[in-house]
Amino acid sequence: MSLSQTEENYLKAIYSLAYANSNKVSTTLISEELNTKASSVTDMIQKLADKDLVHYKKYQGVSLTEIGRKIAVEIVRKHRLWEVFLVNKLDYNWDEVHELAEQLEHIKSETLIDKLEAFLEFPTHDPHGDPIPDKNGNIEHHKNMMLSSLENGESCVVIGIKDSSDPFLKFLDKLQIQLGSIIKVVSKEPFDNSMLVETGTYSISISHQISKNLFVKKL
Amino acid sequence: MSLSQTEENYLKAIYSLAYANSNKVSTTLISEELNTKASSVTDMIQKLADKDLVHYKKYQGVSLTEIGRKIAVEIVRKHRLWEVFLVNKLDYNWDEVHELAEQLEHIKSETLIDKLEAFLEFPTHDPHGDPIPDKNGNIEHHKNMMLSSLENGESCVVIGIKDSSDPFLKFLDKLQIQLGSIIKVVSKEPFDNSMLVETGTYSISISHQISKNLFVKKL
DNA sequence: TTTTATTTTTAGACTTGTCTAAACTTTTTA
DNA sequence: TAAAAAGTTTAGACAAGTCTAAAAATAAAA
Repeated sequence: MSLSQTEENYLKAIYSLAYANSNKVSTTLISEELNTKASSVTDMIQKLADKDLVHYKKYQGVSLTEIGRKIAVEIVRKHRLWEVFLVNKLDYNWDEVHELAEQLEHIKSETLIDKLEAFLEFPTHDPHGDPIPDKNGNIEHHKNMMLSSLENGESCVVIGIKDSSDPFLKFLDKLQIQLGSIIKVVSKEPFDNSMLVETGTYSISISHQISKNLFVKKL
Repeated sequence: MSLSQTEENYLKAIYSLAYANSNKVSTTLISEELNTKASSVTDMIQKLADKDLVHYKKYQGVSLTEIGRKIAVEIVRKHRLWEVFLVNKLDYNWDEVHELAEQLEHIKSETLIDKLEAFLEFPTHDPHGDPIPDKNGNIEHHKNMMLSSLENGESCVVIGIKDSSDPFLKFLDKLQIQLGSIIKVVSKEPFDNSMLVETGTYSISISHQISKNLFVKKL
């Protein structure tokens, strides 16, 4: 079965929304994710349901079928491997690759992505720390620990970014925070949930907005 | 100006047909190249003419404008650089890359192709020996010497393939002929224009069909 | 529980790129 | 150079994906 780019984008959107919102996804949510109107989403959902890619009952929201999920994960896999290529081989910065990967993920080929994976030496995570699904559609999910949940005195390594938007990534660059950075919590401010942390030689104050978007592993 | 994939494919088709047929290209020729109907071509040509990408007068055929040519060459550049990537980095064979490059050439980005070119260390030719245009749209054309034009006793290096179709490339593989292969003409057969040649340690007979599709440089 | 507000779906329309069939040009040939 | 053939364009239609506006269903509030 060959899908259009649009269909693939819908599946991907449903996949990521379902993951963030416990499975059932509403028409409006999808329309916001894809910058379309709810009516367009309804049309497409019915098409995807006809192809058995989503479960759908009028007014009850959608969820992916097993096939739908598999295709969605495959697209995520392609997206993340291309991001690795762009950053590791073509020397792009981590905040520049999303748009390009959105295009590259739709390239159709039986063999390309596996060859690319081998060429990149089987990376496990993309440049933002997101795990890369294997070719069978298995994906190891983030343990849900954010920097914001640490206590005074604890140290951690940054292993992922939750909000991979351009401005956030650029801001992290300014703070010299990247994957692998080691952060020690000096003190937490109860008033606004900001925290004082040490990274390398710097001492900086980090807002809650930031700390709750950094996946970390305790040391 | 942002063009659709379809529009880009029309420009590319007109470019390569114009090159092979001295500039003016007919509707039917384009329709054959793109596997569409002549009427569809007429529609699209009118659209491209509105955008000043082609010169067009009813019933008189089309040719590219300067802008149109520039865009077409840019697509050729992308196509060939991606082919180099696929063969040199991802380990594809030269007969497997055309289709994939047809998709990759339409990826939109200001920077991608230049970064790719640098990563590939500024190749001058694609895996079939076709020259890669530079970023300003300059392209060095093949000197038109084919193997078939050599005389008895002359030697040459294979520098390009005129017909880069799958079966032809596979056949060359079987004959162990590749770019850089050295070929010596032993004798030409006037009856069917076939020639007896030596390549490496082999002596083989080559049909006119083959010898007229191999670009060579005399030694 | 009835009314109001919100969300979702349907109906009809538009755009892009395609097609077939018919009309029109140009070219070929007799 | 007139008739036939070949090539090109127009007209009208269709599929995909989108939109607006209106109708229908669900959820929230009184």
